[in-house]
Amino acid sequence: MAAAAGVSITTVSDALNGKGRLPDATRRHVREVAERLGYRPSAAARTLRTGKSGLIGLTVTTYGNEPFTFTEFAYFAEMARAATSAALARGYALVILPATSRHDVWSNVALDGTVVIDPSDQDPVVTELVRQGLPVVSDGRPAGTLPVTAWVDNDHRAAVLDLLDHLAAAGARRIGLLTGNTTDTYTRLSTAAYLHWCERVGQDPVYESYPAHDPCAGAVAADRLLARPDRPDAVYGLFDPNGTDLLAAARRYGLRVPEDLLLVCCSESTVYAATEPPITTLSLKPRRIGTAVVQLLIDAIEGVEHDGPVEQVIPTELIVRTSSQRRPPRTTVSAPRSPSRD
Amino acid sequence: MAAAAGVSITTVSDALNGKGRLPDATRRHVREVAERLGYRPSAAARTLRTGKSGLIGLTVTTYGNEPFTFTEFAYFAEMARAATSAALARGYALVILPATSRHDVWSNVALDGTVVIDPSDQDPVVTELVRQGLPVVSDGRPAGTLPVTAWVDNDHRAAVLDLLDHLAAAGARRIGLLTGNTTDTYTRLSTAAYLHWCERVGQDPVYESYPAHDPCAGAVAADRLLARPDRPDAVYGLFDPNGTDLLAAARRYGLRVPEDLLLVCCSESTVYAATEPPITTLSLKPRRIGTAVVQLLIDAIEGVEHDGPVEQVIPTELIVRTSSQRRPPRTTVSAPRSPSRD
DNA sequence: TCGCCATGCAGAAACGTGCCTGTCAACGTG
DNA sequence: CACGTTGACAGGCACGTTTCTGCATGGCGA
Repeated sequence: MAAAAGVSITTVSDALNGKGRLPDATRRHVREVAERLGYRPSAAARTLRTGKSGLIGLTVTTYGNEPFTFTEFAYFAEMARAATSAALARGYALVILPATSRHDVWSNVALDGTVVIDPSDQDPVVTELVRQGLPVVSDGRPAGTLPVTAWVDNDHRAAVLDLLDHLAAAGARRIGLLTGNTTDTYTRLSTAAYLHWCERVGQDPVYESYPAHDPCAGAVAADRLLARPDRPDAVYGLFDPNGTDLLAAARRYGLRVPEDLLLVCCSESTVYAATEPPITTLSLKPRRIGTAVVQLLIDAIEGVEHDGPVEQVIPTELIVRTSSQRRPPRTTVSAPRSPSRD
Repeated sequence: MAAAAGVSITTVSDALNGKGRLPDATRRHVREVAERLGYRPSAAARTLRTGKSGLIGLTVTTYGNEPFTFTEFAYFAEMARAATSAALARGYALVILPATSRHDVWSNVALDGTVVIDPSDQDPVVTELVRQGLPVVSDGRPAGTLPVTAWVDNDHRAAVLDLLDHLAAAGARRIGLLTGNTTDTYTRLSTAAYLHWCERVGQDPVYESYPAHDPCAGAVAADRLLARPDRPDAVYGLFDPNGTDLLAAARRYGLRVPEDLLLVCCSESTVYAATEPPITTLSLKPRRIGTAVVQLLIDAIEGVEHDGPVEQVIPTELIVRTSSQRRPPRTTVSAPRSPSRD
């Protein structure tokens, strides 16, 4: 390449990177020759020299061999999409990596930093990355004293309390919970908030838990919950498929929604706007979370100082639909709603 | 590192990579010291030296700034997940890259090869990658003479013809189509198959098309289709949200499904098993496609010879549910179905 | 005319591997 | 004892950048 343009390697580098003291004529000449030859500088060599790869990792916890968390899939998909977008907008590419895998993919990839989803206490991946001096930003408030660079999360406790109040205001007398038996922070915090709320209003907790990564177990658990002798007259489901599962279970037991059973479910899916009846959902705003996480990470990589805190709490949104309104509004043909763009 | 172990750089490299002629004692010693120091070989240097990065790209066409195709989102999410899994299982990591972006992310990432989703004819990304000598495997039969290394696709024509026959057998007299007005191969082939079928059976085509990347336009188009004077008594929707949109539209017009209107929709979503009524779906088997695409790509990267063709056709699956059966079976409480694992 | 500075470019080191070649000792073997 | 053979490592180059330093050249003021 340098030979083809009749200049030195240095001049090529300077011309393409806009550095050095070169007259515009030389710069143009070099660029033109590069264009003609289809020359692309080697990313590997650049990374080796500069120490920056332009790659950030997105680490997901694994159930079995599947690299993604299955249950929060719509959440995760939206979050990953937003993260990818945000990374690309700042010139970075995003690599999805599993927390554990047979091959040691980690050492094959040069990363500038990593996003970690819901890290466990003493997470070995995080501690290793921090030891290497890489910035780590977590989606989900880190448990214990995990030394992450920054984190982003919802206020799950407030969201659940608010939602339960909403159900109570709609006339619910006994609110049930469909939850997971995993130990992740989201499930723990949400369940704890539910129990706290029950204690506060003096209601006996009514809940069923199931392995949230098993797509079949949810329907069974929903059935179990509505089959109980102390059947709730309102249910909150923590996971995305719970809404349709609960609706199906309600139909099997001849329960009308919302007359006999109020329903809310945590989901990012738009299908709940078109179910019969439409189901009220709690959105965790995964797009905002994915964007925020990547922004914080890249800021840390590029040494941008944050005078503010390195914690960000993203507000949740309760999208109220027919399923949680005891006195449903007159149904009209409503115009399709524009999706929110955040 | 070499100094700490008291050996040469060569010995370290050989010890860690299992090469050279070293006694087990030395090998163990080196590995132990590496472990103690937390030493990780530089991925960038290895890539520079060997020319292999262990990274494969997944290129998605973009609508506006969003890096993913919106409409086929469930399809894409599943496909990307399977591709990531398959790559990781063979020691590769997967990077999601947009076909076009402001920053030139492409030249910042050293790729061993790329998967391209539904490339257009004369796709500039593909031709550039091929020029660089990188293997390219496409999801979707490449249009024209695009020089891809291999490709994987469904037989969209056969799938649509089969599905229309199914609807006709269920008693449909006039089948409508809800389709997109984009020029991608999937939409083109499916629409062409529909028109061909209509011609064969002597039915006037009844279809509405809309910009498939716009999540709102689908509901409007569904409404338009059912408002026509020549209202169809069966509809096939090409895109994932069409099922719920059509169901909602049918309710608005007081049409019972499946008594007054038969419904089939191409979707990977499991929610259609729990709608009222459950909707028959055509699955394109994105997991199998994602896996196959990555296997072919890595085979090409590693120089695995294929005696067979470098084209793979993945069979589709029509999941028949109540919405396309004129005489619905007695509804019973059915046990949750295990999801197929392919 | 001479020194001086700005301009325009080239040389060369360094990044950390992988791999090819070289060296040296120990070890049979005729 | 001379000599090939083998084991066990070390030396050194190359990969393709970036960047620091250095060397000409020419214009300009003193």
